[in-house]
Amino acid sequence: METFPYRRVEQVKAKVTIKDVARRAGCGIATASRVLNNSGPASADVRSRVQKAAQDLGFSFSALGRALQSSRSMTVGCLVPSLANPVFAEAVQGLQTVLAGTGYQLLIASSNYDGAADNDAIATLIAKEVDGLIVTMVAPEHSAALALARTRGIPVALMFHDPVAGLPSAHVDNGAAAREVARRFGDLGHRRTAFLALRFASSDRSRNRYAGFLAECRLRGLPDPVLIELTETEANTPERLAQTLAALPDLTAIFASNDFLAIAVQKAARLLGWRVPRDLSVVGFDGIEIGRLLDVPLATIETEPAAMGRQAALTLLDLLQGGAPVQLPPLPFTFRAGATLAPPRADRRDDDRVAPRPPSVLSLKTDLKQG
Amino acid sequence: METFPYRRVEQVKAKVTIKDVARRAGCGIATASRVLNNSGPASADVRSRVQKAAQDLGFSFSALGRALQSSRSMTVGCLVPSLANPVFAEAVQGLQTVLAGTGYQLLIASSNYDGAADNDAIATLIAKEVDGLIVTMVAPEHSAALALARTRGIPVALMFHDPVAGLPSAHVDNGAAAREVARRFGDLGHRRTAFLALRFASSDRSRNRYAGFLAECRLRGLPDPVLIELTETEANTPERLAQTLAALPDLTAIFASNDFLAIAVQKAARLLGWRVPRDLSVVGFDGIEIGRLLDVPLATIETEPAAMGRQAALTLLDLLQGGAPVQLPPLPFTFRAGATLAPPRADRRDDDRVAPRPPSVLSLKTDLKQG
DNA sequence: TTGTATGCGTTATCAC
DNA sequence: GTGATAACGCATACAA
Repeated sequence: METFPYRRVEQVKAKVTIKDVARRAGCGIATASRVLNNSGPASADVRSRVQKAAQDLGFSFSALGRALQSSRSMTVGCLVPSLANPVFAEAVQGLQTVLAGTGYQLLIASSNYDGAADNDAIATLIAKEVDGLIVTMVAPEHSAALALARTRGIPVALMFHDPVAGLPSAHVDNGAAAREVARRFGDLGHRRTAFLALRFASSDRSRNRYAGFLAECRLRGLPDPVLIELTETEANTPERLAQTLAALPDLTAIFASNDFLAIAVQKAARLLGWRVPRDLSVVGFDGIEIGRLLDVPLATIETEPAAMGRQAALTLLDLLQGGAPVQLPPLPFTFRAGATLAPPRADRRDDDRVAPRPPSVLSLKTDLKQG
Repeated sequence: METFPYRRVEQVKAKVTIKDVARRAGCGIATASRVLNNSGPASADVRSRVQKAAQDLGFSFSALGRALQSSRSMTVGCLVPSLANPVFAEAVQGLQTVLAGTGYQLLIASSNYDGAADNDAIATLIAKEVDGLIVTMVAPEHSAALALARTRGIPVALMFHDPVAGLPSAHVDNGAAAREVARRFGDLGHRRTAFLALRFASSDRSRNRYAGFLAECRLRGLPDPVLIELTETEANTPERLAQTLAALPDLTAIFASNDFLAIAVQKAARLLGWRVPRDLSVVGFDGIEIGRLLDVPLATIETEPAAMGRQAALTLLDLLQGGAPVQLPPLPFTFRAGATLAPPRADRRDDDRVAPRPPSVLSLKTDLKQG
């Protein structure tokens, strides 16, 4: 632990305000302001004096003072569950790209998928006087903080959520995408399927996907898909996930609520000695780039989180300019074919009688704690 | 494109300030302030009146007014190259977790790896009167904006950079990590190696890795590793990458400057009909989680970006409390073994005479444009 | 214990 | 053309 040699940096002047500029230029504050903002008349003479003074002093406006007087902070608040999830991170990056040119800055908060935390976060953002809000949260339809934003007249755009409570949302049609997966499964002859979810309770996206998946399965007269809710630990521990899968030996296809889960499923399947897609088909959701690069490229629903961010930003920008709230159509998704999806093995295709799988490798191990 | 039914939300009052509270409570502003902040005496009577008034009005402080008067914005500016890179996204998430409890909010900017953009971004953050700065940028040692921050007395912590110009940095020792990779290669008998870099010019991390890799190779009397600088396109197009690799047929091991590149190399190798690690060993950098889940788990240098963020946040917090700048030791990295690393094939191990590889699959195709 | 007045950095209004 | 001055929302020194 090394301490830097203590040397005070010469601070020309901690803060140089427009007042300093005016004094140095020998003019009034108002004049300086007019010159620096090109917002009013000024003689060529004083104009150049002010500019020189500003230059010399290294003046730059305080966004704070400006915000206070204009009651526009030029700041947009953004709440996402977590930036550790690349889907949200990319969306935020999408926001940035749009907002970059506009003078708006992003004030970011994350809730870690916690419904209480995200209300607090929004309240804090509002206190910071953000001009607008872009939000992905646990329960936008019941959020007191979001209601407060509305009361305060702060424009709000959602991301990822299906539109709710009159709030425009940049999203994909999760239900439709899930139905598409169900159709693919059905067309290939899969009957025993499951939906694998993480944080089902706190993600309406996940719930909407399941709903769509379930609806289409029923429409086709297939058995209801099993809903598997994973804990964080299970999702991150292939051995645990393998145990969970082993308990459901008659599944022939799994729809994972995101690509990471889908890849984890493949790992777990390997641990069990199952082969993908021969013994188990897997389809993911999101379409992360890495899925294409895998040995067995992942079949998935491809979405574009960055586009979601861009659309949300554009929507909010329009709101900020006084536009009426407009719900754009959902962003497109596409089914990305991949080698993880194939028809079930012939001996397992029959309706209700399924041939037993060979005993799983895992079940022979004893060193794995049950739990 | 559907427009919501136009309904004006009843805006109780766009802004409710402490003045409103005071009026409603029938007391002076100062008293209201004292009550609401617990910052001074107040009779039980007026105290309860103020609290009720605040409640009724739905009052909350304006962080803006506060910031202006206290000249502390309780905001930390953060600049990273891009949130689309999960390494930076996780680091920012790490910042969040630490900052969450402290009352500081994160104002985020990203530069898209552009040296001019990141100076602008810092200037903007400074204009927003951030209390501190956490930065990963192209050239911190030459940044005018960073110098301005110093002039203004704004504390700065770096992330990912090796410490520079007296600025503390949360980082790993990139050079040491790279030397470790060189040692592993050397120990296994690899002689013909390459370093694969993306955005070499704008990433000192990448350059430091190469420097360490090169140094250790020389120390061991091995030939200098080939430096392969990829364009964005090459990195994202396995076919293009394959072409690049095909031009270097005597390589037996590649050190990729991040895990995504490493995985892309594997894909490219497959396209060429090469097998990893039999025909080519690959080691990555960063240690992204997904690397473990692959069919052929990726050998890599494991780092913890979130820890980087947490350390940077703690360092800055200390600075904000008036502490002297302290450079903590670099964060640890570990070499993660993986099936992508093995000794070179016996017939290719000989010093300078390398057996030719079988003709690459790719070179037989004609539909790939050269470039 | 309480309230008035001042200033934080800006911009806008209004006299000059 | 120019320059005081009054907000903006808040905290605080100071007077009461």
